[in-house]
Amino acid sequence: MGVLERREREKSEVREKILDAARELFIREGYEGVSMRMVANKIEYSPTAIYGHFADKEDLFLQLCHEDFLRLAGSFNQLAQIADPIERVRQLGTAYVEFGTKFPNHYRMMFMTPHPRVIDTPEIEERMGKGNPEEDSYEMLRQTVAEGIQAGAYRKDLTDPDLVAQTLWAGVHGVISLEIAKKEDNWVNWCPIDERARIMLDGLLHGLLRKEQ
Amino acid sequence: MGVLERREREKSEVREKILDAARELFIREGYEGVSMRMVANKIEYSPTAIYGHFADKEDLFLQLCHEDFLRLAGSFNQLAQIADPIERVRQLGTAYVEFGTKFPNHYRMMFMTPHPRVIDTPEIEERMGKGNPEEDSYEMLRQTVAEGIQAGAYRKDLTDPDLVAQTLWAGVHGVISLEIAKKEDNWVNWCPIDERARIMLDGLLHGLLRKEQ
DNA sequence: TGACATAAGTTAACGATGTTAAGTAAAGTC
DNA sequence: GACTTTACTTAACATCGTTAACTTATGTCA
Repeated sequence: MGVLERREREKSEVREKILDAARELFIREGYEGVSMRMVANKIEYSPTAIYGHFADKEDLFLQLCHEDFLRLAGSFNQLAQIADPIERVRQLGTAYVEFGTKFPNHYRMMFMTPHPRVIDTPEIEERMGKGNPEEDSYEMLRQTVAEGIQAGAYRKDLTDPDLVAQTLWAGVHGVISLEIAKKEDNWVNWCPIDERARIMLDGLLHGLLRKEQ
Repeated sequence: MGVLERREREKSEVREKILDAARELFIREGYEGVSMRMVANKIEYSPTAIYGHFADKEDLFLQLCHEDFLRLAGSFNQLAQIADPIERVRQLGTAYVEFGTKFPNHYRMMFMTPHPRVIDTPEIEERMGKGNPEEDSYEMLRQTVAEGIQAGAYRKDLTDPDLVAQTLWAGVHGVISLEIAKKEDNWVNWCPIDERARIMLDGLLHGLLRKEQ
């Protein structure tokens, strides 16, 4: 009986429609600028139809964020093959900046908005597949830093991979989030974002690696 | 005729009441968690009374932000006397971090939320007094960096004070904003914020200053 | 074939939001 | 004592996220 499968396929088609419409709106208008009615209108369904597929507005948005985290984790995974842990950390940083400048509205919700909600309910985990891509991405950064420490590349007082990873993360995050939140403040003579990102990564690594490097 | 003056005083007393109530609520609940009705309830006025003092909710919040920018600018000014531009930039950084950790909800609105609104209307400028404290604070950082460059303290390829200032700003901003947005994510083994801030400042300065220092 | 069940979608409504229009009542002015 | 001003209130509007109650199409099974 392929009936159930067909129905499931039909349902997930609507689900995909909702996600597509919501993605475009959220990217264009940001979280607060989008209403459930707007999403519904765009796909020519009633607003309540969405609630058959998503628990609420935040859930809908978090699903989109999850897709983006997957995308980010994907571009991270492409860099896993780089042997040199310093070069790898540098590439991770630039990939991160690229992602943030490409999807500023999603970056805003992923990294600039506190999410009190716990996302790791069993049902969500089942639908999303095992493992949290956001967690995986951090773990990859941490691991790369740990390798660098092990190789003696970092300053000898820097022994905690978490501390170094969090500092590097904060560095690139600071560049992106400041750009997103303050790019309209014209009283700052903003330098090009790539230049700022480059100086941040170069400067931080210069400061955290051993002098001899 | 001291009548006008008394009336103005009375009016500004109510204004102050609104600001006090709103400040407490915003700090506790964040921007979206506070409604105009809640503020009004707290001071036992009708919700519409607020609109006699503030254009709208965002205006009310921006006034509070302005007070906080003044406070930040104030603590910056206390550091103006430090002669060494490197030590001064270091102190500016720690003062900034202190501010962010002390008033996270205000920091969130001041530095983590895009404000499309132009705040520099003539009327606001008149009420607020000349000069934008946020602008002044950045200018002070920039000036301090410029002095350091002039003194030959920074790497010789770093000649643009804006670029260096924005990178330093992004560094400490990254630490604070990541803390605010992600401190609940327990899958990251967060190091203490002061340690992260210290490593960021030390690391960045090490990386941006001349090797000989 | 026809009663029943399921499930995806609808309409209508609830309570809360930011905000505004219209009215009120007290105070000051002439 | 009539008129204006002003700080405030009540009532309302449009919109929001969300839910309850319904319809209606589809599939199941006697």
